Amino acid sequence: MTRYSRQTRILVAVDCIIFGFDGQELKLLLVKRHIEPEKGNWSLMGGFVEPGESFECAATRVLKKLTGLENVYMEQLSAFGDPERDPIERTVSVAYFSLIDINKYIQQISHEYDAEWFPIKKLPEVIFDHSNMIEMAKEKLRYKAAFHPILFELLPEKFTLPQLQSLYEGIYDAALDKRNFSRKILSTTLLVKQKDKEKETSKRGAFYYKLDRKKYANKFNAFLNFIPNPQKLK
Amino acid sequence: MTRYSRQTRILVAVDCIIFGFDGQELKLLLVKRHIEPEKGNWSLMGGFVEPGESFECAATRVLKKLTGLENVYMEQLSAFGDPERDPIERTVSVAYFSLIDINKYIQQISHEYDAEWFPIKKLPEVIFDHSNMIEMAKEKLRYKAAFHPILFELLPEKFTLPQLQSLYEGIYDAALDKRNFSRKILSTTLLVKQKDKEKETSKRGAFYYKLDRKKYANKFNAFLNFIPNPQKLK
DNA sequence: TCAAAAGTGTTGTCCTTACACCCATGT
DNA sequence: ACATGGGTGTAAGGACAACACTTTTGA
Repeated sequence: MTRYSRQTRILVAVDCIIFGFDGQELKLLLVKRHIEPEKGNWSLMGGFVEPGESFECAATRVLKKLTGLENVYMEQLSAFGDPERDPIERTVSVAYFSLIDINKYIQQISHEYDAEWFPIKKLPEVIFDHSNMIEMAKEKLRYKAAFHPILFELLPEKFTLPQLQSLYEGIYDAALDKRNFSRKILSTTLLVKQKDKEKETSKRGAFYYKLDRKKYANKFNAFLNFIPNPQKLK
Repeated sequence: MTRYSRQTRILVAVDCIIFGFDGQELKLLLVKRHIEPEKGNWSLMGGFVEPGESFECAATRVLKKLTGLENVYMEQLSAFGDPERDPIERTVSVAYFSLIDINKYIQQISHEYDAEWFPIKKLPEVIFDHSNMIEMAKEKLRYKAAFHPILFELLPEKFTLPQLQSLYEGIYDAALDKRNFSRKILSTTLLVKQKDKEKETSKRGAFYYKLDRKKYANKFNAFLNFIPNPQKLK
């Protein structure tokens, strides 16, 4: 016996939900679909899973092709299997979401793909069930970031506390008290204060911090509770 | 165009991780595999996804076939896609975990399948990557139950506080203070005290409680924080 | 000198924990 | 009467939220 006979084989794809943060707001990277159906419409970047390739491989490959980036935060969101989700032919999709430093992303590559960053609050229409995927990814990001220090993945190596705070405020649509915020963040001892300041956005300048990568790896699973009223989240 | 040409189609299956609680310990329902390869070895209950059937449908169908149960708690765990996970032919699997009231489970049906409940701490060897799936499911259950009141799904309609407490203690391998436990649980106002008592396990008897189903549905997403040291969890 | 953003401490409240004794009943 | 598990209250400590003023410096 070398095959399971009489069973239906199905197309399997991966789709990547790619988050970035430009210092102001949370953004999502979308591409213009280059094949029919829905050619020319906005879509998550995706691709079929190839023979001999795991989901992680496929998603990593797809992400790299679009952004030029490797070794970024990526996590399986969910598998989507509605029989009608692709009108051409049944295709199941395993969705992954990634958090990338938007500055490292290579503009040139994405031009080849007709890619564009959209503010998470002003997304265009997207094909198939992609808006459903995106909704789930946003929810999961909010959920996870409430207890795990994953938002650092969206920032450059050096960042300031006000930048970090505005990232949290953006994601939770909430105003945070900067005294409480900095006390809570610094109490994790995950951040190392630098000697230099960021002086673009204010006259006085704000000190840079770096992640303590070692502690970060160890403490990743620590629950943080950054958010005032987590009751509202799923 | 009616098909995506030149792409590989793959077998897609679902596997169910079925948890139950017998009043003493957490258990898992396994079946003896009835097809080659690994015929006769212990396995999660699974099945191929059929044409026109979503993952949820497939998982529900598989669960019902084995337990006779419908409308039970079920959640997608993850998709597993290692190309080598099934030695016969590449098969991706979407795993679902379920929490069922072990008393409602119909003994007779499971006999047809050679099914057996195993204590979660004394599992036999299982086929393929099923032990990996089980590990992930245990972790996810611990994670989720720390913040959401899902463990009620494992209990019968009427249950006592000591029963509930021993369920939490079993899942977290921790001794809990019964005064603090009952205060915390009752403060959710999710439980309604009954007039009758359970008198099997003690002379004095313990009052039964029922879930307030309405509040339960509303408050499901409330964070509960039942566990003393959530730092240890993933 | 003024405007704009950075930085810093204290207090009250509430939640969490630790802890010990009495109760009801079957044998 | 005693053994077994069920049920209850309080006090201390820690975490969190609310809150306002001073600093720096470029224009």
